[in-house]
Amino acid sequence: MKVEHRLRENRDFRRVFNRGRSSATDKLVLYWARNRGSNFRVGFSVSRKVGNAVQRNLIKRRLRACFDRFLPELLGKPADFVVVCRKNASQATYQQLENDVLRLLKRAKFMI
RNA sequence: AAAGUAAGCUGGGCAAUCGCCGGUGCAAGGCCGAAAGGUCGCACGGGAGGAAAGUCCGAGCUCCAUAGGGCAGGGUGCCGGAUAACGUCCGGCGGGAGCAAUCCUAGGGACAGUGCCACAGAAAUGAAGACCGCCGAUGAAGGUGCAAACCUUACAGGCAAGGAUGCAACGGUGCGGUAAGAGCGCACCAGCGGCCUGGAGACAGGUCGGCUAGGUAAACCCCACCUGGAGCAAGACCGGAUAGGAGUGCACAUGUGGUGGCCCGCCACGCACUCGGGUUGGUCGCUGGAGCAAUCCGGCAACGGAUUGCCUAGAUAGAUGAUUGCUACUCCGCUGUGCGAGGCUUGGGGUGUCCCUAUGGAACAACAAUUUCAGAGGGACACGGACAAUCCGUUUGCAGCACUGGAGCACAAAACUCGGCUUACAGGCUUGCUUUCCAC
RNA sequence: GGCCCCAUGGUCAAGCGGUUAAGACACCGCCCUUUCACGGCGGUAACGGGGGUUCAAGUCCCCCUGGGGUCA
Repeated sequence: MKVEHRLRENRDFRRVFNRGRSSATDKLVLYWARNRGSNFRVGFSVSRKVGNAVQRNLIKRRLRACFDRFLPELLGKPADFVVVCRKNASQATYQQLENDVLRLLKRAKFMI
């Protein structure tokens, strides 16, 4: 995932949490908000309650791989996303995570 | 072979496609940015661990003075060595556990001082003290006696052996000794001190001596040694912005800060509060090092030395993921086959009981009959194990092969870098030693 | 990533190394009241885990576990 698609600053995260809208499944929560740029950005938040460092890193890598797959359809849409993981996300396979991300993006009307 | 014990190694493998993060070479222009700087192309090659973890110690490195003096505080604590250093490691000593291999051991000082030792107990450290108890030699009172002496009382007094308390009671056991006792004397044992021998030393062995000294220092403490503080969010550089403001208070070195325990010393300088304003960009530090591997040499070992070869992550919301094939290991299910085991049936054989047949012996004086015993043959019923054949079934349990399908595959991820310690860990492999058994 | 702190009933919390580990709120039972509340009496319930020092550990030492704080 390229640098311009990453959400990096703490104030950006806070802005998405405060101003944005949200939707959730049992494993993931998606927050989104419009931004002033010309492209989308994504940030991931996995707390220590989800698991140890190995499990948290694995989840983040898999979520990044999900967004890589949906990259062509998201390209050019000016929005910031934050994906928050819930506890049972540590047991999920890649396919389950991808299904959840797709459902959430459809619900947020960013994908058809 | 089994049981045990110690140490070491490994931590699935081979590939394909799409992505992520560094590096090297070529190319030299575009894009982003105010700038510093970043990014984009092609090719090649690289990309988590033994604990990367916990952050418990030690070092390098950086800043504070080149890290200085004193006090306080903290740490370590048998001896010798290794090391850059250590609370680590190696070798030994003492003590403890084990048949043994081996393992454990914060293991200096309790005559420098202070504190504490609850409850119980007479008494918990001062050579003090006596509840039950022992004694009545000596003294006293009484009695018997001519006297010597003996008896009684347990009053004066003597004792600490035995009982009782407790984690612990002022050396232990035995003999002598005594009125009863006591290191009072002796022997052995434990402990203490001196001397001798061995050893580098901790210490060990021997000998002599006086006869005896509670525990606790992971209580304060004493002694010896070590220790300045902070930490890569350290710190350095580049670029930008704002500001060199306003008000109030203190002050001219006796002040404030650096300096984060205090004092001295050193360095720098007006300082504190309120109001107002601004920044939270980039690069370096950042990976060639007390580095790794092999061989040889020195050393019991930790480790050291020499030669040759090798380069092996460097992110910053934080780089390893997705899809797929083959394969190793473990488990589960299904199908088929064989073996073993189970069940049914049949066959021959066995044992027991009953009946029949003939024979022989015994009981009655004899014969017959009867009763009883023995083995033989035949029949019926029952029994359980083994053998052979056939069939059934794979429900339960065991072993192996092939095929197909599924699941699992530990603990856990660098964040400046090393040396250790501690903790977590599926499975697999190797080696040494000890004890017991078996075979030769 | 570095550096610190804490852990005692359901909750908030005391506790020099020495009895049966205070206390408050909550909970349960009884009394009081026509009833509820208030009040009174009684009761249940705890030292995060594992080693070590000590005669004796909630307390002292070491190692884990789980919470919390802080930095530019």
